[in-house]
Amino acid sequence: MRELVLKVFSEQNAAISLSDLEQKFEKVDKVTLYRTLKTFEENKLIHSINDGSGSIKYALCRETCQCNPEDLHVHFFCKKCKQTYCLNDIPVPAINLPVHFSLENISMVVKGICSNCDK
Amino acid sequence: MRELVLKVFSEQNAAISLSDLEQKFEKVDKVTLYRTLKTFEENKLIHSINDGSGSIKYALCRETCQCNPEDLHVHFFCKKCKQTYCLNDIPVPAINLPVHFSLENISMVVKGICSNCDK
DNA sequence: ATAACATTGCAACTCAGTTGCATAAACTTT
DNA sequence: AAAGTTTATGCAACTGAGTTGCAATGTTAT
Repeated sequence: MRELVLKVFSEQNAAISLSDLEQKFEKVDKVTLYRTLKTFEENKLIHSINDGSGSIKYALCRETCQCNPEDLHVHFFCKKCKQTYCLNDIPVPAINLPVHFSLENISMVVKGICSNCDK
Repeated sequence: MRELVLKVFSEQNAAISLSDLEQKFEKVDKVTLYRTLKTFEENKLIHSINDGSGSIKYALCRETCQCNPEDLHVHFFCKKCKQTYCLNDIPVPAINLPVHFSLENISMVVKGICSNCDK
C-alpha cells in the first residue's frame, strides 16, 4: 500500500489531501491512507501544507529535506484549479522576529492564479 | 451583540477562534457568534488567520487595513501557550513568483515560542 | 507451527464549520 | 399606533476532515 501511495505522490505535481488520495484508490480504507500519510510525514518523505482550503495537503519532500526552517519553500494555492503547488525554488524568506521569540517553523502560502489557469 | 464581540476583540491581544469566543459568552449561541465573525470579516473589521491549529482565528484589523497584500503582516503561533499573535510591525516580505502566477494574498505564520513563554 | 509484530478495515466518534427554519426584535411605512 | 418589512438570534441538525479502538488479517522471526 505504501508503495502505491508513494507512486501516486511521485506522479503528481500538486499537493494531495487525504480525500484526494481516497479517490485514487477506490477500495482502500480512508484510515489506512491516513496512517500512511502520518507515517510518511514522520519519516520526512512528505511534508504537510495547510493552504487554508480546509483540508491538509501533502507533497513529497526533496531528498535532502529535513523539514528545518532553512529547508522550507513557499507554497502556492490556485483559486481557480484549487491545486496547491510547492514552489521548491522559492525559499521562505528569513524573518527578524521580536526579541525572545524563538523560531521553529514557518509556513508561507501564496494565493492567486497559477500559470496554467492564467492563460 | 456585535458591540460586545468587538469589545472582546479590542481587549484581547491574541487572535480568537469561534470556540474561544463561545467561552467568553456563556449563553450566546455559537451560530450568532459565527455570523458575527463573518460579518466583521466581510467589512474588514477583523481578518482571519489560519495558524494550522485546526481552528480559524480572528484578530482586529488596523484602521487603514484593506486586507490587500501590502497590508499583510506576519502571524506568530506559540506552541506553548497555543496563542496566535499579529506581528503588526513585521510585514509579509514580497515574493518573486514564477512568470504568469498572479498574487492575491499571502499568509505567513511563524511557529515557535513567544517571549512570554520563553522566560 | 507458533508466537510476535505490523498492516488493514470497520465502526464510531470528535470537533469546527455551516445551513435551514422558526422565532423574536427592531425599524418603516401608512 | 398597527401592519408590514427587515434584521438578529436561537435551535436543531448536518457536513466533512481528522481521529481512535478494536478486531481481523497478513507478515516475519523463532
